[in-house]
Amino acid sequence: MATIDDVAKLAGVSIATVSRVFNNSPLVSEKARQKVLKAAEELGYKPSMPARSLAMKKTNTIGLIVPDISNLYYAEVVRGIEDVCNIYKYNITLCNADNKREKEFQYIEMLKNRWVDGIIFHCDYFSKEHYEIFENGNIKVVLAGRTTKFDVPYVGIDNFKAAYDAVKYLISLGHKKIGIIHGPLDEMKETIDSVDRLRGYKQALIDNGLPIYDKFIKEANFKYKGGYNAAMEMLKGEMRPTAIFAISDIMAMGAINAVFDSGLSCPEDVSVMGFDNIDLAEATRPSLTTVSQPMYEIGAVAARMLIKMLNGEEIDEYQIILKHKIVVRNSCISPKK
Amino acid sequence: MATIDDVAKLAGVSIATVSRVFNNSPLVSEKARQKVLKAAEELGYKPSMPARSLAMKKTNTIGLIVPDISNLYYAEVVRGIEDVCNIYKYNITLCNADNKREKEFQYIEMLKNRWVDGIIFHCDYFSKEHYEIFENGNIKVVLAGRTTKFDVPYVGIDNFKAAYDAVKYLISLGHKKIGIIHGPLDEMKETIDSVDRLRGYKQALIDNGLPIYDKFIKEANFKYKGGYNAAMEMLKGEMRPTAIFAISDIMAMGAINAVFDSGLSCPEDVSVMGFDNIDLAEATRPSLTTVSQPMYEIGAVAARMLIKMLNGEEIDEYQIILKHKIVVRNSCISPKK
DNA sequence: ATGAAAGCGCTAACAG
DNA sequence: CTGTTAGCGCTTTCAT
Repeated sequence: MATIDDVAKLAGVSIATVSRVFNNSPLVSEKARQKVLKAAEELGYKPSMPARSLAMKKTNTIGLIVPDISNLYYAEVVRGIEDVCNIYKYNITLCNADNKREKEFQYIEMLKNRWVDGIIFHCDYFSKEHYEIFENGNIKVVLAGRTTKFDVPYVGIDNFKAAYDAVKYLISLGHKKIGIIHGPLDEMKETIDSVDRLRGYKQALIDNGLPIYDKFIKEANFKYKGGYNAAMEMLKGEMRPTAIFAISDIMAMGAINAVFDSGLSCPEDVSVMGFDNIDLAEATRPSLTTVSQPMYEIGAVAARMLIKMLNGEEIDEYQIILKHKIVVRNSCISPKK
Repeated sequence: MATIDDVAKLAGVSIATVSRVFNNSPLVSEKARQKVLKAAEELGYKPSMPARSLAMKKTNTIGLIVPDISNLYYAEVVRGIEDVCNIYKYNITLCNADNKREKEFQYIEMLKNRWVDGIIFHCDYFSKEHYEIFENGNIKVVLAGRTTKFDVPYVGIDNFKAAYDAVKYLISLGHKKIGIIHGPLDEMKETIDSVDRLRGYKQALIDNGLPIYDKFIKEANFKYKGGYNAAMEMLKGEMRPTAIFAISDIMAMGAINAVFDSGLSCPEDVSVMGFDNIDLAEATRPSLTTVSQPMYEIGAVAARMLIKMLNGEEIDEYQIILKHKIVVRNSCISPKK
């Protein structure tokens, strides 16, 4: 590969001039610029990023830590991130940490050693330990798809309110016995999706004078099978819900099939509501009424915010809550009298 | 951030010794090693990758170009890649090129300037132009999920045979009127998924003395809606297939719903077969009989191969065809008499 | 076993 | 406007 020296020699100028040309410095005569460009063209020269990074202490790279890229939700968020990074000429280093603390910390450390300019971080729960690592490491970070009480930039949604709205909608339809299938709760810490959504669910019931039944609250693992099994159990016996709110579309798909396999029909006997609004939500039968979460936008906004931070630009809002909305399709109707 | 100089000074040794310690050179006394380690610990020192990359002309980074990470298929492949890269301490730079040639070339150029050690490349069709760019740029590359006639390492599946086997299975069930929903054909170039699978479909019909009807061959865009529409058209009128082979599970899901919306039932009136075997294939009703493609493994094997190449290890097979298999579920049965 | 010193390819004062 | 030069943080001969 040709280096800056080769170009300088061929163009008959100093390496400083070559550097200037490639950094769009105005301090170069048009003549010199042309000579340099021609020589570079001839040699197929392009500046070496590693060398440039070392000299400028800036890599133009953003580290991306997600639990699992093969999860539809994160894949969509990452797509949003990548698109805006591409616009601003940033690159992405992708890391799958599986929500394991140890892996997360390891990756953060590694990204730091690689001098990434900043990190966009995803996890199920942002702990004090996380906070301290970023703080002490002096690492620029923005949390995506998650809120936190710590003083860290983030962009997410209001999970409490989203669940509250979902349940309120179900109640407005006339449902009084509403079940929920949530995910792992991890000691009920706030800002965990499952915990906040469960709280929203309960509050909506309370605010509408409805009782909370333990039997209608089931935990699953965010997978199809988990949603299926949880719904099956909920549907067993006399006392059963007329509506089930699963806090992910995938689990909701499991719930719909569980309704059918219980000899009931959806939505006639049991309404099912999802969360996320993945592409396939309209492909289920019945198509899924769900809480829409702006996944692509979460990624895009997070990336834009981080890049602004890196450029030292003014930022009006470091903690952004994006709007969710209820997408009404066919899986939820009023209960039979 | 502490540098190698800081450590050397604090440990009372030269930077060469510090370097040796961090590169596990045996040429260091135990005493010196301890001093260095202690000093490094104290300063929180870790070698800077950009500096190291520049000195060694090796970045320990692999470039990854995919059409679209938010596509379930690629997300799964990438997960496989990431997992093995992680084991071998390689990092991944992710690029979404949307199958656009211009974007692909741009990313390849950029990855080259970043001195990535190698590239794992995904695209719908590997052209001569691609070949030449990698060849002339002297870039180590392995194609994932795709075969090619060019002399480039790859790991993929035999799409012709996979489709052939799928249709053969349908025929063995007794079907004689079999439709196919394929993707874009792009001038019928070989090694494009759609083209090869369509060829496999036709050959299977021919080999079994079955006629090929144009009406039973529809193109769609690999999306749910596309599969739905294509199937709807195919099902219109008197002459309709008793089985539909969609070359992606997502399109197959569309086809299943189209069957229902045509007033028919699946699989009783029309069997539907998919391709890929994504997680959700078991969540459809009826659950989807499909051709399973080892997505995670394609990624993992490609990554392992590239890393071997980077290490200069001997490789027995540069062009690997992984096995597909028919996964029988409930969407395909024998046709009614 | 250890250190001095010359790069790796580029940027950024500084001087002219 | 241009060139010289001193780094950026690390690896790697080459002596010792």
